[in-house]
Amino acid sequence: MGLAEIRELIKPVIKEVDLSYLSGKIVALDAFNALYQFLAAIRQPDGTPLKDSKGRITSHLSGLFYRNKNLIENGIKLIYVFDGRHPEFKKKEQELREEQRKKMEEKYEIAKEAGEKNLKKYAEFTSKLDYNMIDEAKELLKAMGVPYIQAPSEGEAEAAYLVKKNIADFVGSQDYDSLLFGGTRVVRNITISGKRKIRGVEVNISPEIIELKDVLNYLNLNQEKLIILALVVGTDYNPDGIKGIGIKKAYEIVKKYDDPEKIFNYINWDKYYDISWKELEKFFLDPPVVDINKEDIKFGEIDEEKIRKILIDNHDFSEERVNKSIEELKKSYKQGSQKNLLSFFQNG
DNA sequence: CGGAGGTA
DNA sequence: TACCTCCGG
Repeated sequence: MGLAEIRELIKPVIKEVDLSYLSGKIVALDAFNALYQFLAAIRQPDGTPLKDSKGRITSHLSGLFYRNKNLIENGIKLIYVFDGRHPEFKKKEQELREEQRKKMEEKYEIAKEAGEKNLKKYAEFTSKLDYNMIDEAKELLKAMGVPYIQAPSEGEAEAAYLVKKNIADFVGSQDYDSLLFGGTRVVRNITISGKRKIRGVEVNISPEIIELKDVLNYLNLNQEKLIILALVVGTDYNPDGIKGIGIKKAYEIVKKYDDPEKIFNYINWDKYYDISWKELEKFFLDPPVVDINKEDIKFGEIDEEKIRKILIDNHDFSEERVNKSIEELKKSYKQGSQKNLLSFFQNG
């Protein structure tokens, strides 16, 4: 079900690295992807997210602040990319997600009534990102000196564009979608702790790098064929894929026919979807993006008063802890600029 | 998720 | 140093 299945197929070209591999690199992070992760994960065992004294959720701010600080300390430069308006044909997927979220909300309530202790596993799928959270995340990023870009459409597409244009080195996301948008390098699992819960059990996880050219070489496909492969198993724009066809079968089909028309005839695309496959293919090959100049992206312009205002004054974060992190962040920026200066003299 | 503080 | 558990807001 969906593009996540592709992992099985491309396992041999997934490179596990440690965080230091990314030192000095620029990572374009899918902001919604990250914020949802924080909302899902930063919860108490009973499922409650972190909240300030007014009852407003703060998990996403905590996650952003401490993870950014750490990644920056590791010499990684971050650009966050926020989703813009989703294409009309994403509606189905969005409705599906909302439906699943509501279903999990019910399950959560039922488990709560039944007196179950570990409610986190239900609660994490009830996360909802609202406009206020998005605005405050942007504000915090700005205050931290972490640049962000507002994409006109899909964030994954914009992030892929940044990597294609050599403004960033990697797309940072848990999803594989940016490969379809032509993102040349993707990093998944970009975290500090190296631990994540998978189906309830905690396992060690390190960042993994996927290069688009390795994927295409290994599968012996071109970009168009990769997109077609994705359309057969299901993307955000046709979430169900084609009934009865998984990634293995899809790969066989895509390899067997040279002519895309034949593939889509064979799988009876028109029987399942109103939208033409050509329109979706075009969206992946040439998505709406906003043009960015490398010089316009500034790293490390920190506003520590603003950070304190957002986290301590507005949201009751611990003054001591925030101040400590601000000092560490400033130190990282200073070291970073010294490094840059040094390499400037060495290279210049 | 990541930090802090504890234990072996 | 590795690992565990609880807390943060």
